[in-house]
Amino acid sequence: MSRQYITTAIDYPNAAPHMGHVLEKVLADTVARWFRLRGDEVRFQIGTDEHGVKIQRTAEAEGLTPKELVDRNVPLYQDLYKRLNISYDKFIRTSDQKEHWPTVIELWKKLDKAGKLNKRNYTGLYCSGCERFMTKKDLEEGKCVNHKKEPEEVTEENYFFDLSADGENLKNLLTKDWDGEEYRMVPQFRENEILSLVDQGLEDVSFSRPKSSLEWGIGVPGDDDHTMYVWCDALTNYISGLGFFTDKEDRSWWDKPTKVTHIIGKDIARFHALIWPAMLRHSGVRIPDKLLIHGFLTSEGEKMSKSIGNVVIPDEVLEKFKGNPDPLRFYLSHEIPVDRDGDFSWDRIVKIYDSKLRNDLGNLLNRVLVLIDKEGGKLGDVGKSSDLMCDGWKAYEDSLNNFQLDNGLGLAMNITSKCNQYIDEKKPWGLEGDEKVAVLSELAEALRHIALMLLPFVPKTSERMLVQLGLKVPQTLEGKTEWGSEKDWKKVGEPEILFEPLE
RNA sequence: CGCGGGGUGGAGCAGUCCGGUAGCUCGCGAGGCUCAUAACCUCGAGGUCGCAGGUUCGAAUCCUGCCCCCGCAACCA
Repeated sequence: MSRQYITTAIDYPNAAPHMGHVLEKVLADTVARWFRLRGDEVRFQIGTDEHGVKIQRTAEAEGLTPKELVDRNVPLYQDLYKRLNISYDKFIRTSDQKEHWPTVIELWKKLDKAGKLNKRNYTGLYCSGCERFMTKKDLEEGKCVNHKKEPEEVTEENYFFDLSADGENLKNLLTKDWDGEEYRMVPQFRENEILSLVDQGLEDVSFSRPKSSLEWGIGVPGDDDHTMYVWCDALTNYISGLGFFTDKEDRSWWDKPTKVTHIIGKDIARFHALIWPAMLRHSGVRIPDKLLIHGFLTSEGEKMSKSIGNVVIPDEVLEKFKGNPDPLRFYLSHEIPVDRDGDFSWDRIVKIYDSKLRNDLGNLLNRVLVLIDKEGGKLGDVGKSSDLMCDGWKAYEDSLNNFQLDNGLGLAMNITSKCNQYIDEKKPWGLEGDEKVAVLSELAEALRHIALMLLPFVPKTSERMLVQLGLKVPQTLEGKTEWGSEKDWKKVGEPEILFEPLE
């Protein structure tokens, strides 16, 4: 038994949540549920990153204050995640002045005290139309894409975090260790990406903005003219949720032997791999253990974008399946390997729903239960083992422990397929007495294992399967994974359609 | 020469590390079954494994060169 602290990136609520947000939460939730099932103690935190110019600007455009905007949008996220059955323990909001701010301010002070924050001038290309600095991406032939005019060179004062000094240390941290601390990335190929960045030379990172250009955020302690920029504010959510540096501090979910895993998208891997550990190191907090980095979702084969008009709204998907989150959860887990980009396609999710969930799984459960029902719902001895288990629990556990979730789910579905073959081969409907009961009991037992294996992925479906089978939903898998481990299991419950046909 | 990922039957993917008859799912065609949600099972058609060289008895798999697609390139999950 070990302790696990799992976090996702915090979402930026300047608009309604989209499928990318969902992908990450479902992934993290599946991992969290798996850890709990295997017997770990788990704390699972998600949240929202609510400051910054973009929120400030969106609010202005909608005639709201930034606070009104986030207070309106954040519940959309919380509500969606509830409906997706995301089993988070804590939702942290960076606008929360009681929970989040004190930790951030203390962290800033610690970094300052360590001599890591220095005020200096920053010069960049500023577009007066956009009222912000431009990046290369915002420019086309040297002109702002939105305003078609050349930005001007503007100099402003920023606090900078001294990241450039830690190139070697960070490289060691990611490959070997930094003063005994290790930090690993899954998948490993991301490591090469980050290391090559380090090799290109790290620059110091801007940690603040003048209040005149960014007001919506946390003020720099002791300097009324500056507002903290995203790094010190947002990344810190992982420890502010634990009350770090306050009288509510709970380090038992951070310090060893607890294992800390950040689950994030590939776009922010560099910040989590470089800035965050450096910040922690220089404020005397231990560095996390693992970064689990997922890919992005395209929609119908193309990058999601408002101009193409292929942005998928999670609510529409939930609605398609009458509010049941499991078809979507199943799709994301089954079709998209954790470390790679994936595609969301309406056509495909419908096919997966019909063939895998409804036909293979739902129909199997139903035909087995109906046959048992006709025999009075009684179960017999299931023997010591069965060929129905395919690769068995070991392969499943290995897959999940290595975050190969699609693989683990595939193993459960293999058993389903095997059962369908078996029932056709044995034709229990043509058998009598003990022989009939034996075949059906074996199938029921296999279905029990399938339901358990599906628990991290599609918890509601698993629970319904277990109830129909006449079993309780277990908290952990301890003592449940042996063939025939339910000694007192003599009778099944009522058969019920697991997945209705779509209209 | 910025960095990374990928190119395998109509579609989506596995196999590539540790060379040895090319596999899975969906779709398609034929047959079977009738317990079940018009579901299930079996068989079949369909691929010169991006291109070109090389190593080898043998290459999707190793080496070299090239082409194409996608993402990232400091604040878009």
